[in-house]
Amino acid sequence: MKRFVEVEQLLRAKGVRLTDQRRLVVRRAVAYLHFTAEELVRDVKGFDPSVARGTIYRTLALLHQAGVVEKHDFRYGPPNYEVTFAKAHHDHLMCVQCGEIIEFQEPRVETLQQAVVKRYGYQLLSHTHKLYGLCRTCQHVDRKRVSLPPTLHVEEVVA
Amino acid sequence: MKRFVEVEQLLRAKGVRLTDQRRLVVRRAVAYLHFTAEELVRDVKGFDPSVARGTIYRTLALLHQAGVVEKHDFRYGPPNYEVTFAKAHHDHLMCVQCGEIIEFQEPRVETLQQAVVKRYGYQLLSHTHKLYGLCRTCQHVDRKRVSLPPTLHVEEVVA
DNA sequence: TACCTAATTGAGACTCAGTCTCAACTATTG
DNA sequence: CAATAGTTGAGACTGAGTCTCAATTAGGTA
Repeated sequence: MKRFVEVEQLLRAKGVRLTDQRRLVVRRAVAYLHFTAEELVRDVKGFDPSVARGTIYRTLALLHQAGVVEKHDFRYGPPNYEVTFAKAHHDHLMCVQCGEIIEFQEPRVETLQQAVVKRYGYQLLSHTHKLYGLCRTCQHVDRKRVSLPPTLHVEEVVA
Repeated sequence: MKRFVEVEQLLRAKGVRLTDQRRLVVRRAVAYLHFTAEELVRDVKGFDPSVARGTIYRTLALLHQAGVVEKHDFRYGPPNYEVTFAKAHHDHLMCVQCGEIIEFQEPRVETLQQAVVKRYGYQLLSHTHKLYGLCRTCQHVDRKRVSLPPTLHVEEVVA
């Protein structure tokens, strides 16, 4: 079955009223792996310019609340949405030069996270774990030519 | 020696020209552990309202580039700056209810990160690792009363 | 099937955080 | 002390997202 049908069923089960606009937004969103809100706006408006920005943002929020998409901050540019519906948990590795995003799983990190929160008496609800680096290809290009965002080289730089 | 004197020396060593405005911004910034840009703007303007917003943002960027402050996205509200000058590397654990931030060190996570990037042929440059949960106190209050940002319960929720 | 009503929509004003421009000013160099 | 390159203040501007509200519509009900 098409993914968007399943998502629409999920939304309906949550009591969300489906409209033509929402159906279009859902179908366009699940066509992506990662997208920004404004990319989705442009994409949807390409199919039907009469759908309002507000409607697209509202529908995106519904998808978010329903757990269909997750919101990520990859530090470069606006937040990035990922369609995680029926997908296993994973973290991300991003090439800061070409923007490639790799999804990886490392359960041992999760074990250590539990150890950390236990140490402080916390109950863990969620986490953000993102690695930034250079992919094999980009390690061999002249980095001097590239203007990286100024953020990169100072935030949590690995020794 | 006062921290801000050291920071000013560092900036000067980088060829940054020091002005009265910059000195004020630096002194106010290093008085904090964590702060947002707009908090810093209000704080600085409390001492000298004639300092322009633009100047404060520009000086903050200088501090960022010089590695004196790091920029964090804690998902709730605008980015948060942390004065990391002469501080050991650490990650963060945040209580989503009361906002408490704990800095923790877990070198074994870093080891695993190296293993992950090696797996994909990447060269690791930096990372973001933040844990979100409930502190001991907040685990025992009625959570129904609290309106958490809608983001929380869907992003990378731990199973 | 038509009706009812609460939910949703489109349009655009609005907000917030941050950036940019540029003439006026000022710290450093020679 | 003059030259000049860097810095400043003021405010316009931007991007991304939110809000308002009258008009419209989905989906339950008669």
